[in-house]
Amino acid sequence: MASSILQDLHWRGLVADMANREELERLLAPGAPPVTLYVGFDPTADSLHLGHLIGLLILRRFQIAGHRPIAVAGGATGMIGDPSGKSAERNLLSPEILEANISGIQGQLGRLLDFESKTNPALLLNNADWVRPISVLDFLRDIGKHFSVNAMMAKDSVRSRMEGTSGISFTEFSYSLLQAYDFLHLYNAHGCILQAGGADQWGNITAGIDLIRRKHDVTACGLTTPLLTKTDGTKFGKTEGGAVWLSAAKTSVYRFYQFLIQVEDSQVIQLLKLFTFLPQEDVAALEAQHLATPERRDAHKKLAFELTTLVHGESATADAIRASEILFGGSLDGITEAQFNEVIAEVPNVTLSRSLLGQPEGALVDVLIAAKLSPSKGQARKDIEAGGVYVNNVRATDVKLIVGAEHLLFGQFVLLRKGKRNYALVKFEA
RNA sequence: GGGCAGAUACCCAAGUGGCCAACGGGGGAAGACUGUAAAUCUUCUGGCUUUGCCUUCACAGGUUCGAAUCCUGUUCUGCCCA
Repeated sequence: MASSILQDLHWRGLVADMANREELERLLAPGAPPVTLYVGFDPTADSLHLGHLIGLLILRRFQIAGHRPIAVAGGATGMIGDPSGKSAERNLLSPEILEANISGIQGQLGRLLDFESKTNPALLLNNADWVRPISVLDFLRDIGKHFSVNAMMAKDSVRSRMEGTSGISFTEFSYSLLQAYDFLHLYNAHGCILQAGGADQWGNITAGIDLIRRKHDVTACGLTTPLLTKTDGTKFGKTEGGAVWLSAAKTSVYRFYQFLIQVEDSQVIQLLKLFTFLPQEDVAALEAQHLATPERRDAHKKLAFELTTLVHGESATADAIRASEILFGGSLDGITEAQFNEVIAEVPNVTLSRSLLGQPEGALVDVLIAAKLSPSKGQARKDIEAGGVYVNNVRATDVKLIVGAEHLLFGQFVLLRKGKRNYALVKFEA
């Protein structure tokens, strides 16, 4: 066991803030007994994304260090909506959507934790299980009584909404009580003494700590991780298409891998620390390599490999790497059909009718739109005129080009590229 | 309830009767340079059957040969008074 998991978390840049720091350091000191901790995940979508992964990996790091992690899916809190970091009241999700979301993220939560461990198996819980049964009266008497509205209004998430014009509903105002109740319940039922989460969760976490102190005179602890941003201050983990999801159905393995490969140099070392389990020496070695020969992109490749493997497994990662090597390796000349087949499943693809070939409807501009590389014909023309469009990795210069049989690879495929790295595969079927 | 100001493209923001698909900035896209990086430079950024045509300047009408620009009404936003 590492001398201190806290040291490791600090080194990785994973500690934004700690609540009851001395107590936490005592609990996690070398030789101390294992602690139970939890991280909550609200089911706002049917998949987690890169941002959630930090919290999930925190659980895993603790488990590896011998502690007992609990992942909580927010079946109850998801019904309410967390106002933290939100500037306006949110629409409530319907129960059906919520249920679908829960089952989606539960699968993902389960994959990264070890539930079979003899000593410290992980738990996967749904807070609806203990929030649903409690009556409004019991909740108000047993939980609500311990909260001062004055204190709640002082919290950033509430205050910013009160000062703004959008206001805040009682529903969202109550959110932190529910999350506090989660912590209390987990303390009672499982001896959970630590809650971790993103920096935006600070207020909710301390609410739970306060509740546990009032109820049991026990000092529980909190740990928050920094919110990830790119160097320009915008949110990390977003692409033109939206978030980078952990679900392969929403973000293909190839895209996931590519997103990490394309990360800016200035961030790659930080990301290795945050998202991988590589020990300090390995990261230091990669950093040295990266500084010496950045063009080799060793750090990027390692980051993408480690993280893609973690989320999608070895074989899917190998496929994504092969596809990347083929697509970014230069000319398609001499490529074998077997190699090409590696690419097919990885790249966004679209199927069109073979009858379009050589016809006016088979114009390159139309095919670009069908492949979703260009949003309109006008834009498609501009893309071609600017020299940004490639057919089978050969620059297309003729705006009036019509895709015909002579462009087909292996009898039915056309590989389109816009710009440096946006690929799409078009399959022409009878 | 009364008064005043405003509503322009993804965002901010010019434009106050024809030269307006609409200055400028941001963001985004493409190109050059590189390393699938950053910075920098260039071009583009309503749609189309593209020497032209069509639809846009909150919404609905009106004046005019001609309106984002003038008039009337409506909706919304901000500020001030009650």
